[in-house]
Amino acid sequence: MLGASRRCLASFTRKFSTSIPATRTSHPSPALERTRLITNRNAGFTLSSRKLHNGSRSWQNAAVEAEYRDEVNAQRPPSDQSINEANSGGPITRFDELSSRRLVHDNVVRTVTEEMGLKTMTDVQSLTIEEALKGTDIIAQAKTGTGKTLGFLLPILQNIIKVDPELAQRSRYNRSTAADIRAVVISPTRELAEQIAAEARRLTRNTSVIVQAAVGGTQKSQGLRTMQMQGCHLLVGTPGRLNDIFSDRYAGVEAPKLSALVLDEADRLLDAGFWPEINNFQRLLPDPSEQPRQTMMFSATVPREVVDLVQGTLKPGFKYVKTVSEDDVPTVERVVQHSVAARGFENLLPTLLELAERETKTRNETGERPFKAIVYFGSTAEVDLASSILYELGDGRQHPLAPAKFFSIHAKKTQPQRTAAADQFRATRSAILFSSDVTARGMDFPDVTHVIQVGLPRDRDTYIHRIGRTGRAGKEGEGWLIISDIEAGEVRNKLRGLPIRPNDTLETASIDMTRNAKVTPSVGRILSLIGQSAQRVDRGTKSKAYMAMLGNYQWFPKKQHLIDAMNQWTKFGWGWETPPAMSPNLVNRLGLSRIDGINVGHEDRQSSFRSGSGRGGFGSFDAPSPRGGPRSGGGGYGGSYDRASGPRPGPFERRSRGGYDGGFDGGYNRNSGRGFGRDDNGDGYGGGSGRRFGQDNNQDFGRGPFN
DNA sequence: AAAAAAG
Repeated sequence: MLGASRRCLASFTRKFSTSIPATRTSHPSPALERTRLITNRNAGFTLSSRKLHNGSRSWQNAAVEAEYRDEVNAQRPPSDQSINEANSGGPITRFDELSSRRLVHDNVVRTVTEEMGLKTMTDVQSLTIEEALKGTDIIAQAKTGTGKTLGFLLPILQNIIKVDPELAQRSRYNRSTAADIRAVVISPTRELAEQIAAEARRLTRNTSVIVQAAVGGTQKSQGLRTMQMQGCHLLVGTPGRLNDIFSDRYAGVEAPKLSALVLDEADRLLDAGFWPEINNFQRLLPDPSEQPRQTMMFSATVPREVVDLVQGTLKPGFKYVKTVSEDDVPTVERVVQHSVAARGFENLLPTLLELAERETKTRNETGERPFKAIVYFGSTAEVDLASSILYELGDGRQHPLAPAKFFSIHAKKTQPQRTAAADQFRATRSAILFSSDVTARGMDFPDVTHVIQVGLPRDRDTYIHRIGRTGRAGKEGEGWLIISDIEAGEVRNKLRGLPIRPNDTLETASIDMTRNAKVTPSVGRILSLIGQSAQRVDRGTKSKAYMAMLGNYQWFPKKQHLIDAMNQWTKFGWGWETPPAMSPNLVNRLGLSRIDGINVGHEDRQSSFRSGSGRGGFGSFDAPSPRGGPRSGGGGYGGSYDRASGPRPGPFERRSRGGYDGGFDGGYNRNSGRGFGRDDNGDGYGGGSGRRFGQDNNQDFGRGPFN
C-alpha cells in the first residue's frame, strides 16, 4: 500500500515538478500512471500552507505535499488513503457495456451509440461514469475536450431514471413541473451552460427527462414560464440566475427530490468571485441529510482553495477521479505552441495580421482545414479595439483575411450578441473569433485550428484553458502567444514548464516603428493596413483599451517602463499626440502619480499632459514632420473621412446576421458617407504618426521622437 | 482601470 502510494507520488512529482524534493522522483509504471482513483475515507488530509512558486497550485501539488508531510510526521496510517487501479475490476471502456452490464437503460445507451455515434469511452468517461453510477460524490480532474460533460450527464440521467423508470421512455404525457428538479449543473459562463444543456437535450432525446437552462442575460419571466409549462428534471445554469429563480418565492422552482449537483469548472466556481453565490445556492437546496444527493465537481486544475472547500461540499468518502497522461495530450502535446515577442504594443496587431494572413494562405494552398482561430485578449476593451481595427481592414475592398468571417464575444456585450457570436463561430468553417476569457473554458467550437493569445494571460490556468479550445476531438491545432517585449521575461515565470517555443518567423514583430527604417514591401503593407485601419476606429474605443491595459498590467513592476511602452503604442500605433487622459483619482489608484508621461485630466475636456522631461522617455509628443504622408487638415490618411462626431456603432453591431453579410466584398467603403466617427485627435492628422507604408518598394517609415 | 456572474 505504501509502495503504491509512493509510486503514485512519484508520478505526481514527475509530472508536476514543483517544490517536491527531487530525491522522491522515480519512474512509475505506465499502467499506474494511466488512471487512478483515490478514495478519501476520512474526507481528509489537511494541507500545509507552504506556498508553491507563483501561487499556482494544483491539487496534485497539494495532495503530494500533504502526503509527503504525513509520511514525514507519520500522523496518518497508510490505510487511510487507498489507491485502486481503475482496471482492477475490469473497467468499462465501451458505451454498449453499460447496456450489457445493465448499468444504464438501453434506451439511453442507444442514443449515445447510435445517435451520438459514440462507441469507446474516453478516460474521464470510463472512470466517472462507472463511479458516479454508484452515487458516490466525486471530484474529477480532467482536461476539457475529453468528453467530461457526457461523463456526468450520463450517470445523472441514469440515476434519475432509476428513481422514476417511466422517464426512460418518451411519453405523450408530461407530468413534470418546475418543482420537479432532480439534478442541477452549475457552470461559470452562460455559453457553457447553454452548451451543456444542448448536450443534455441530445442525450435525453428519447426519454421523458426535461432539460432546462437558466442563465443571466435572458428574460427571467420567459424562462420561468417555459419551466412552469414544460417542467424540469435537469437544470443547467449560471450561479446568479440559479440563485435568482430558486429564491423567488413566486417562481415555483423547487427541487425537493434533488439527487445530483454538478459543479463544472469547479476551480472557477469555487474561487473568490463565485464562492459566495455557490454557497448561497447550496443553502437554497434541500438539506442533504433529508434529501440525499450526489455532488460532483469537475475541474482541469484543482487549486488549494478548492481542496479546502471540497471538504464542506462533498460527503466524506468522496472519490478523487483523476486521469493523467492521456488527457494531458490534447493541450500539452497535441497542440504545438509558439511564442512571439513583439517589439512594442504597437507591433501586436500587425504581427497578428501577418500570422493570420500567412496561415490562411498556406492552408488554402495545402488544402488543410481552413483557418479558424480564436484570438484572446486580456480585457473586453482590447477585444473591442482589436476586432474593430481588424474588421476595418476591409475598407470597401476585399478583406486581406477573406473568406474568414469575423466575430467577437465578451461579457460586456448583450446576451443576444454573445449567443449569436458563439453560434455563428461554431457553425462557420473559416472564421476569427475575438474573445475575452468568456470562451476560455469548456467551450466546444469545432475545428478551431489556432488559438492566438495576444498579451500575457492573467495566469497559467487561463493559458492552458484557452489552448484547450483547439486540438479537440483528435484534431490538430496550434497555439500562438503574441506578447510585447516588456512582458517577455514573465513568460518564464507564469508559463514555466509549458512546451512553448519562441518563434521568429513573423517579420512584423521586430520592426522598430519609432525609427526610420527600411521595411520589406510585405511588412510595409501590413503596417500600412493596420495603421490606416486604426485611424478609422473611434477615439473612445482606444482610450478604453488603454485604461483596461493599465488595469491589467498592475502586476508589472516597472511602472515608468510600462507607461513609456504604452505611450509609444498610442503614438505609433494610433498616431496620438498625447495618450488618453486619466482622472487624478485613477492615476493615484494605479500607483502612477510619480510616473512621467501620464495625461492627467478628462478625455472630453482640456487635459494637461505631463511631458516627462528629463527622463529620456517621451520627451515630447510634437507632431511629426509631414515627410511620410499626406497631412491635409481635413483629410488625414489619403482619404476624406466623414468626420461626423459621436460614436458610431461598432463594426460588429451593424451587421444584422453575423459574419460579414455583405461586409468585405462590398459595403464599407470609407468614402461612402457611412460615417467613421471623428478623427482621433480632431487634429486632422491621420495615418499613424504621419508615416506611410508603401506597397511598391522599400520605403522609409516611421519617425522616432528622438530624431 | 483589470474574466466572470443577477437586475
